[in-house]
Amino acid sequence: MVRWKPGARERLQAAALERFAAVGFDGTTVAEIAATAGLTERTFFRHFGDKREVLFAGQDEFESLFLQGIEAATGDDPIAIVASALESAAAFFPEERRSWSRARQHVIDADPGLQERELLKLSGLSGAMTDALQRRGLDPTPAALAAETGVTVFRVGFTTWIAEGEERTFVAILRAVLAELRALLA
Amino acid sequence: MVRWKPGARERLQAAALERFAAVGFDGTTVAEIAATAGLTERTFFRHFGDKREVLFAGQDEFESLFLQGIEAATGDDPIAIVASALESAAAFFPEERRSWSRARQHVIDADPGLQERELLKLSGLSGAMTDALQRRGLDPTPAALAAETGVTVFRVGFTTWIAEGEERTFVAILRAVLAELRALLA
DNA sequence: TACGCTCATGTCAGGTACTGACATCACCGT
DNA sequence: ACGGTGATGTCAGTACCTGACATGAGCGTA
Repeated sequence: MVRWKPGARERLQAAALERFAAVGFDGTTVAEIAATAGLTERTFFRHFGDKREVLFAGQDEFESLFLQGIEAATGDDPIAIVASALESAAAFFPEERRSWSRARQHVIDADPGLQERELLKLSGLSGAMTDALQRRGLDPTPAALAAETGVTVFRVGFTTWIAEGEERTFVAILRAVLAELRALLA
Repeated sequence: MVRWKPGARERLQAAALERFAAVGFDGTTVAEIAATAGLTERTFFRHFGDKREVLFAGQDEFESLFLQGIEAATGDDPIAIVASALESAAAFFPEERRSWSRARQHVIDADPGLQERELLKLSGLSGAMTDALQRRGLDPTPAALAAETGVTVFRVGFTTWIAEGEERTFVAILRAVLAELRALLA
């Protein structure tokens, strides 16, 4: 007799996304999510710091892809390094994940609280990239600008990627957006 | 006999900033803020949508300065238009406000929840600028990129402006940061 | 086998943020 | 004098989140 079914965390995430999509973030209580997953509210809060966080778990791997891309880059041009980071991060968004990403983003776009959390995560990413760029010898301001620019390109690219009818791969879109930004500031 | 003292909203804001600075955002209850202002918790929530919002009131005027700058700009170059918006917005941060801005930012930097709210506000600003740029005839992607870039320059500039020992005016710093970004992407 | 430790989960009590409904009553115009 | 307005108060209730303690299957070890 097993005392608990495995994968509690994953069950909670799946239950949460399903309920949020069905009745909205505000229309769902943590107790409901937990019950759907066969657990209690208290256990939910052991796995996730707060109700919003259930949609943002696994952000660490995402961030480390960016950092790996920075470390793998050659040369000193900040934008080239950021481009390498973007190429690396694109691996986190294969074609199979596109419709799932769309659904998740739809939930986030419907709730300001979730948008806040997403922005905080992206801000953290920007900070981590800034640090990584400084470790490569860039001065603080260029490092911050390059990192913020990288995140901007990511966001614009991501929005494009999950737009209805868009068929290019994520990495192709990222390259196009970066080229567009270069042209803009040339 | 007056039933209520005027300026309830301002008293709440002052009380909140004072308490947050003294014992932190989490260490302060809304009931305490209200009591300090001679009001009740319920009244606090009539003036501010939530506990965090008390630090972000008046953001509308700030945003409209950006939009006025966009409307006042001449020519079609997106970055030139954004530069005009930044020049206009700088008026919101005269020298007298520098140390107050520093104190407020110190409170925000100490609490992730407040950082989230700040990011959401900046995101809203970016969206409003994007719309304004599109109304001037820019295509969506260049408009979004230019707006995001403008906000990035603002953020980097603001951080610089409130740094200890910094003496340049805000507008001078903004010009320098924008020039630096141009050089980076040239 | 028996013992004891670990650790994910459950249970319970409580604090705080936030909301809806209704009451109050100075002020203001008529 | 009188009725409407509107900012505030009061009260009850829900949901988020936390700390403290209990439970018991699984596992290592004697």
